[in-house]
Amino acid sequence: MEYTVQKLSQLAGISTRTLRYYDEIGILKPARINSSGYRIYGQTEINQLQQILFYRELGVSLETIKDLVTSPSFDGAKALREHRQKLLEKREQLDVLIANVDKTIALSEGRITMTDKEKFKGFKQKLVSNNEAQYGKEIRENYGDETVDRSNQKVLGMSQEQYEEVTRLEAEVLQTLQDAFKTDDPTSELAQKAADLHRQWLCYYWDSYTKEAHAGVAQMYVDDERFTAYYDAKQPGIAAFLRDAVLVYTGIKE
Amino acid sequence: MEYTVQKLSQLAGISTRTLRYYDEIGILKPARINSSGYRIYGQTEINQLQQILFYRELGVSLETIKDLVTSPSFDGAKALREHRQKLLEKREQLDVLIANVDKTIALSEGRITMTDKEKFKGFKQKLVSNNEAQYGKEIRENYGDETVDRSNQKVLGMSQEQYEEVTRLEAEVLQTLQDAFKTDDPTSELAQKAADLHRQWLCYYWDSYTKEAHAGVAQMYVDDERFTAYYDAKQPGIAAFLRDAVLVYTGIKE
DNA sequence: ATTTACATTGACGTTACGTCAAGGTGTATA
DNA sequence: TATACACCTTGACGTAACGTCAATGTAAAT
Repeated sequence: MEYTVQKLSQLAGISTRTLRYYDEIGILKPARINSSGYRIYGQTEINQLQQILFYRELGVSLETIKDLVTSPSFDGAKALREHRQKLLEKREQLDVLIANVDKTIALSEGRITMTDKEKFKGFKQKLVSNNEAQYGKEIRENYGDETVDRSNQKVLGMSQEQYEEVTRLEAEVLQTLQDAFKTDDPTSELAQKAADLHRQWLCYYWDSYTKEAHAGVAQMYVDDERFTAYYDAKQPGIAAFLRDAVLVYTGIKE
Repeated sequence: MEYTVQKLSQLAGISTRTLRYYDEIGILKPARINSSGYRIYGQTEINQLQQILFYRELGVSLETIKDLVTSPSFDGAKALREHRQKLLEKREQLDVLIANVDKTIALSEGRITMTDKEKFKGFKQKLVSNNEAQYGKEIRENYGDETVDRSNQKVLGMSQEQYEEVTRLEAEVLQTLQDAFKTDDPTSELAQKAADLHRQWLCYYWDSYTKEAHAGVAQMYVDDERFTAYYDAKQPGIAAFLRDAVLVYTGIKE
């Protein structure tokens, strides 16, 4: 079966403009152009559009979608399975939101009280999944699917107190690291304290701690510019300093 | 508890720019401006922001949200209950999408086949909920909540064949109406056939048919410019002609 | 006393399209 | 055979909901 723009747009429930735009940015090219210059779409394009709309539904940017679907290593079946997983996560997030609405209704009826933080529960989770959509692919490629999944899962499952604790811990790691950096010595007491705090912090995201993994993450902070940017924001060199401190802490050195 | 822009932005998981923008468009004004010109938010604003983010989550435009939350007749508790309902609907839509992904995976493994139409199932439903967000409020006000809810419910619950049938029927109504219009006589056989087709079409959306309700809807087509625009698109006067034909058909005339 | 962190108001940039305008194409009907 | 009329094309400008500077003022910490 072949489709012109309008036919396809009606089938997929999108506008013809959207199809022209997707052609323009090279995310979905028609199978061929007929003698009158009309765009003609075939079976392959139908399937690709389906993939695109799936990702769009998740809030992934078209640029990222383009990278995904036009990548030579793109595995459609694998993408679908990952996609399914994300839809399930989104549904869980929705459940949290619904629970939140229920709670808010109860609140408005004067039956319970809610902290300000609780009021935004469910939105918080959205940050996690956005992060996933943005960086998920690369991180997954480098560090394995299960690690990322389990990490996200733990964050989503955190209680409010746990979430507050991990946030506090994160600030303490940064502060201690800041102070330790002045000693300019990764083996210093302060630097080792920072490494230990960092281990504690990690354990909020990981099921099992190993020295090797800890050292690996510290190395990642230096290798991955996004993490480097995060740690070096206050003081350039902090990421590398943390890595060195962790290498001493774990006793791993090459 | 009082919050500055950054404090509130961190609490809610949004940017400070977003808060400035919401102030700018008058959707969320700070409780007060302190002596240095800083925006200070209080409890009322927290709750209002929560409402705003709830609606934003549903894909409602900020303009519509503004109308909703700044309306003098705005009933927060009622809004929350409606909101809860829509979240439930969204979750059902997600379930359809997930089922669709499952089917697509099975397809890619060669276990089943899928029609092109099926491939976009789940996206279709999105149109329904968008419509809801756009027109839902007004229509609900004029024609009652239950009617709208049940109508949407029926559409969402339709099988593919039913959906195709109702689409075909809709086209037939329009065509017959077109032809009947030329007779310029609402009592003509063609006009009455159009009214009958229209009744059949309606029954796809309604649980129970009554002549009064049918006549009411026909009148609405003339009163509500959006429906008038839809029917009169091909031929001005069609909406009024349909109303007259239905009035004859139902035997209701004042 | 001076960084540092946070606040302000412009003002221009961006994404993912919507919405004309001006014109070519294909088919049904007068 | 003409002529609607629906459908296609490529510009090109408009829009929503912010992101991202720049220039400047203020509060807190060192």
